[in-house]
Parts: sequence; C-alpha cells; structure tokens
Amino acid sequence: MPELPEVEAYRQLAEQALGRMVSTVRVTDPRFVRGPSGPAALVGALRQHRFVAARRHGKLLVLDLDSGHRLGLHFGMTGRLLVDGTPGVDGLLYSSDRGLPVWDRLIVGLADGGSLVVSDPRLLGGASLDPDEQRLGPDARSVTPAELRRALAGSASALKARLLDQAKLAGVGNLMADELLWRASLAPGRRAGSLSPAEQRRLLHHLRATVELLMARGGSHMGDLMAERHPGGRCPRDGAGLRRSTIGGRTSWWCPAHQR
DNA sequence: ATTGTGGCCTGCCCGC
DNA sequence: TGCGGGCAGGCCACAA
Repeated sequence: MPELPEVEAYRQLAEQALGRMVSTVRVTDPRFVRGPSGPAALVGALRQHRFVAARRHGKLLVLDLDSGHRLGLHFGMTGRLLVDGTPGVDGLLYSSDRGLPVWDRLIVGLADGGSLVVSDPRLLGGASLDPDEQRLGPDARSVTPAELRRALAGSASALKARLLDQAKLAGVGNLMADELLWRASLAPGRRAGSLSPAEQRRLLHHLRATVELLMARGGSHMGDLMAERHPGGRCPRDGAGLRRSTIGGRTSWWCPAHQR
C-alpha cells in the first residue's frame, strides 16, 4: 500500500506534469474530495493553471500551482498515480492491477494531451485543496535524532502506534513499521517513551536504512519480513514463530524471540 | 492535551 | 459455479 516509498515514487512521476497547463479537471466521485473545499473549488483552482512543484511530506503528495494554491493527494491504501497513462509503481499490495476506468477518481487533463490521474478502487485516499501540512510530524526519511526523540518522549502509547501516528512522524505505514521494528529488534508493544538512548539510536538507524531499502526495492511491501507475515510464519532471522498482535488498531507481525 | 476504538470504503480470497 | 463472510489499512471522527 502507498507508504513513504510509493508516494516518493509518485512524487518523482508527478514531476513530469510540472510546467504543463491544466485544461480539464474531472472529479468522478465527490467523496474523493476531502477537506473544507468542495469539488467545485478544487476544480476551479486547477483549471488554466500549471503545477510548479511536486513535494512529498510523509504520505502526502503536494502539487504546488502557479496560482499559489496547492493540490494535496493522499492515496489511502489502494491509491495509484498515473501521469500520461504511466503508473508510479508496478505492483500495489491489496490493490488490483486491473485499473478499471471507474476507479479513476481525479482526472486532470493537460492541454498538451497528457493527463494526471489518481485511481483508487476503495476510495480511502483523497484530494484536497490547500491541505494543512502543519498537522504532519517530521518526514520519516529526513527525521533528525532530536525530532525522533521528541516524537517518542513521554508517550505511554505502544511504540508502533506512535510510529504510525502521522502527526508525530510522517510516512511510516503498517508494513514498514513491522519491517522497521523487526530490523531494530524492538517489540511493537513497547511503550514509546521507554526506549533508552541507545534504542532510540538503533531505531533511527533502522528507520533510515529501511526507508532507503524499500524505496530501492520499489515498495513498502518489499521488506524481508513480508513473506512471513501470515499464520505459521517464521522469523527470517532466527526461525522463531512470529506472533500476530493488534497494535494501534493494526495487524502486527513480530518475532518474540529477538524483538524486545 | 493524550490515547484508544470504530467506521468508512470495496476488491479479493476462502470455504461452503 | 455462485454466494457470503472476513480481511486488508490510511485516515478521520469520536469518546473517555
């Protein structure tokens, strides 16, 4: 599903749309437009304008317009970005590769004949005009030691729940969190505020490494733990039976032998 | 303020 | 072969 690695791929793809005039905008399902501005305002802000920058903050893709407005795109778990018909990622876990036209929720037609399309079968993503980027915590790809410390300090939440809280740290989703904690040898249910300085350093090291690895491999579902994330799955490191827990409302797979 | 829970949304997979 | 239940999780509203 689209976590930081996929959205970064979408961002790079979206750069191909920069500088090109938007001629038509179609919102095929009003539910796809989120936030205070409705579909009409969003359409009006885009039409006859050009995208001037493609930025990513966590899982939020922001396309700046020459009007000063910003188009925010989030992709939920099944959202896909296509520019000129080319998808930003190849396989998307939990989504379908059929790409039915009815799943196209936002269709931005460009004056040169190209297009920028968001396809989202389950409508869990959305588009918003001028999204509030301040709500998001530091981006997981560039978070500093001090920022990570602040994100965890004093929290009674489970560590994994904290990592998934986009207001505290932006970009980590369920699959990447499991992979990251497995690599860092930290149990997902640990209290976030209980990490020692050494454990925080270890977490940050593996956060950076995991983000870069999954981007290089092409998706958040490309981690080493992924294949064992099922009943009967075994830890790829030590062979112990993996445990399944619900943490932060999400299915979590972890190794009770080496994650402490 | 923090923390946890449930609902949204629908394609897909499994068992019958 | 068709049907129905359960599952997946990013995000948000809501409760305590």
